[in-house]
Amino acid sequence: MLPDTAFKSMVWKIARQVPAGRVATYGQIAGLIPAPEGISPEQYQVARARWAGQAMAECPPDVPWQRVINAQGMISPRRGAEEQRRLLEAEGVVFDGRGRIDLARFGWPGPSADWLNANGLAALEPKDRQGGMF
DNA sequence: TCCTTGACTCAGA
DNA sequence: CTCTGAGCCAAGG
Repeated sequence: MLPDTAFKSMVWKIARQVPAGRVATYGQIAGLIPAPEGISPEQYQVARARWAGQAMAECPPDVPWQRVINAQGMISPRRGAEEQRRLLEAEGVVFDGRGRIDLARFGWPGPSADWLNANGLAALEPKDRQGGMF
Protein backbone atom coordinates (compact mmCIF):
# COMPACT_ATOMS: atom_id res chain seq x y z
CA MET A 1 0.00 0.00 0.00
CA LEU A 2 2.77 2.37 0.84
CA PRO A 3 4.72 3.34 -2.27
CA ASP A 4 7.99 3.89 -0.47
CA THR A 5 9.48 1.00 1.45
CA ALA A 6 12.24 3.20 2.83
CA PHE A 7 9.58 5.30 4.50
CA LYS A 8 8.10 2.29 6.23
CA SER A 9 11.49 1.10 7.43
CA MET A 10 12.19 4.53 8.83
CA VAL A 11 8.90 4.58 10.70
CA TRP A 12 9.73 1.24 12.26
CA LYS A 13 13.25 2.30 13.08
CA ILE A 14 12.02 5.34 14.94
CA ALA A 15 9.25 3.39 16.64
CA ARG A 16 11.88 1.04 18.03
CA GLN A 17 13.41 4.00 19.85
CA VAL A 18 10.32 4.62 21.95
CA PRO A 19 11.01 3.32 25.46
CA ALA A 20 8.58 1.21 27.47
CA GLY A 21 6.11 3.28 29.40
CA ARG A 22 6.13 6.02 26.79
CA VAL A 23 4.03 6.66 23.68
CA ALA A 24 4.62 8.48 20.40
CA THR A 25 2.07 9.69 17.86
CA TYR A 26 1.90 8.82 14.18
CA GLY A 27 2.38 12.43 13.20
CA GLN A 28 5.32 12.81 15.54
CA ILE A 29 7.16 9.91 13.98
CA ALA A 30 6.29 10.86 10.42
CA GLY A 31 7.42 14.40 11.13
CA LEU A 32 10.99 13.19 11.57
CA ILE A 33 11.13 11.58 8.16
CA PRO A 34 11.85 13.60 5.04
CA ALA A 35 9.42 13.35 2.13
CA PRO A 36 9.92 10.25 -0.03
CA GLU A 37 11.30 10.69 -3.53
CA GLY A 38 8.70 11.89 -5.97
CA ILE A 39 6.32 13.24 -3.36
CA SER A 40 5.98 17.00 -3.08
CA PRO A 41 6.56 18.44 0.39
CA GLU A 42 3.04 19.81 0.36
CA GLN A 43 1.43 16.49 -0.33
CA TYR A 44 3.69 14.79 2.14
CA GLN A 45 2.87 17.27 4.81
CA VAL A 46 -0.76 16.33 4.88
CA ALA A 47 -0.48 12.63 4.17
CA ARG A 48 2.44 11.41 6.20
CA ALA A 49 0.58 10.79 9.42
CA ARG A 50 -1.73 8.38 7.66
CA TRP A 51 1.23 6.75 6.00
CA ALA A 52 2.82 6.26 9.37
CA GLY A 53 -0.33 4.50 10.46
CA GLN A 54 -0.22 2.33 7.39
CA ALA A 55 3.42 1.52 8.03
CA MET A 56 2.64 0.47 11.58
CA ALA A 57 -0.04 -1.84 10.29
CA GLU A 58 2.69 -3.76 8.51
CA CYS A 59 5.40 -3.58 11.12
CA PRO A 60 7.68 -6.54 11.87
CA PRO A 61 7.43 -8.36 15.23
CA ASP A 62 10.37 -6.58 16.83
CA VAL A 63 8.66 -3.20 16.74
CA PRO A 64 6.89 -2.02 19.91
CA TRP A 65 3.80 -1.11 17.92
CA GLN A 66 1.70 -0.59 21.00
CA ARG A 67 3.64 2.56 21.82
CA VAL A 68 2.42 4.43 18.77
CA ILE A 69 -0.98 6.08 19.12
CA ASN A 70 -2.90 8.96 17.55
CA ALA A 71 -2.48 12.66 18.28
CA GLN A 72 -5.44 12.68 20.62
CA GLY A 73 -3.63 10.39 22.96
CA MET A 74 -5.96 7.55 22.15
CA ILE A 75 -5.61 4.12 20.64
CA SER A 76 -7.00 4.18 17.14
CA PRO A 77 -10.03 1.88 17.05
CA ARG A 78 -9.35 -1.31 15.13
CA ARG A 79 -8.83 -4.99 15.59
CA GLY A 80 -6.27 -5.54 18.31
CA ALA A 81 -6.91 -2.27 20.11
CA GLU A 82 -7.72 -4.05 23.36
CA GLU A 83 -4.43 -5.86 23.35
CA GLN A 84 -2.62 -2.62 22.69
CA ARG A 85 -4.19 -1.11 25.77
CA ARG A 86 -3.29 -4.12 27.87
CA LEU A 87 0.33 -3.98 26.77
CA LEU A 88 0.60 -0.28 27.52
CA GLU A 89 -0.98 -0.60 30.94
CA ALA A 90 1.46 -3.40 31.67
CA GLU A 91 4.24 -0.90 30.96
CA GLY A 92 2.75 1.56 33.39
CA VAL A 93 0.87 3.82 31.01
CA VAL A 94 -2.34 5.17 32.51
CA PHE A 95 -5.62 5.71 30.65
CA ASP A 96 -8.31 8.08 31.82
CA GLY A 97 -11.98 7.27 31.94
CA ARG A 98 -12.38 7.81 28.21
CA GLY A 99 -9.43 5.75 27.17
CA ARG A 100 -7.11 8.66 26.73
CA ILE A 101 -3.46 8.91 27.70
CA ASP A 102 -1.98 12.10 29.10
CA LEU A 103 0.68 12.88 26.53
CA ALA A 104 2.22 15.46 28.83
CA ARG A 105 3.11 12.60 31.17
CA PHE A 106 3.63 9.63 28.90
CA GLY A 107 4.40 11.27 25.60
CA TRP A 108 7.81 10.46 24.13
CA PRO A 109 10.04 13.56 23.70
CA GLY A 110 11.51 12.10 20.55
CA PRO A 111 14.92 10.66 19.72
CA SER A 112 18.05 12.34 20.96
CA ALA A 113 19.93 14.76 18.75
CA ASP A 114 22.74 12.24 18.56
CA TRP A 115 20.47 9.53 17.31
CA LEU A 116 19.02 11.85 14.71
CA ASN A 117 22.45 12.84 13.48
CA ALA A 118 23.60 9.27 13.41
CA ASN A 119 20.65 8.43 11.23
CA GLY A 120 20.79 11.44 8.98
CA LEU A 121 17.59 13.00 10.17
CA ALA A 122 16.66 16.55 11.04
CA ALA A 123 15.05 17.60 14.29
CA LEU A 124 11.30 17.46 14.62
CA GLU A 125 9.61 20.28 12.84
CA PRO A 126 8.24 23.06 15.02
CA LYS A 127 4.64 22.08 14.80
CA ASP A 128 3.63 18.76 13.47
CA ARG A 129 1.30 20.28 10.92
CA GLN A 130 -1.85 18.75 9.70
CA GLY A 131 -2.69 15.21 8.91
CA GLY A 132 -4.18 13.54 5.98
CA MET A 133 -4.28 9.86 6.00
CA PHE A 134 -3.19 7.35 3.52
C1' DT B 1 -11.98 3.30 -14.58
C1' DC B 2 -14.86 4.22 -10.43
C1' DC B 3 -15.64 3.54 -5.61
C1' DT B 4 -14.46 2.16 -1.04
C1' DT B 5 -11.65 1.92 2.71
C1' DG B 6 -8.26 2.75 5.92
C1' DA B 7 -3.38 2.20 13.16
C1' DC B 8 -4.54 10.48 10.99
C1' DT B 9 -4.65 15.48 11.97
C1' DC B 10 -6.04 20.04 12.58
C1' DA B 11 -9.17 24.07 12.26
C1' DG B 12 -13.38 25.76 13.53
C1' DA B 13 -17.92 25.70 16.03
C1' DC C 1 -12.72 20.89 26.33
C1' DT C 2 -15.48 18.11 23.04
C1' DC C 3 -17.40 17.18 18.50
C1' DT C 4 -17.67 17.73 13.37
C1' DG C 5 -16.01 18.18 8.83
C1' DA C 6 -12.72 18.34 5.40
C1' DG C 7 -8.33 17.14 3.29
C1' DC C 8 -5.66 13.20 1.84
C1' DC C 9 -2.79 9.04 -0.96
C1' DA C 10 -2.95 4.33 -2.68
C1' DA C 11 -4.27 -0.33 -3.11
C1' DG C 12 -7.84 -3.61 -4.17
C1' DG C 13 -12.41 -5.02 -5.68
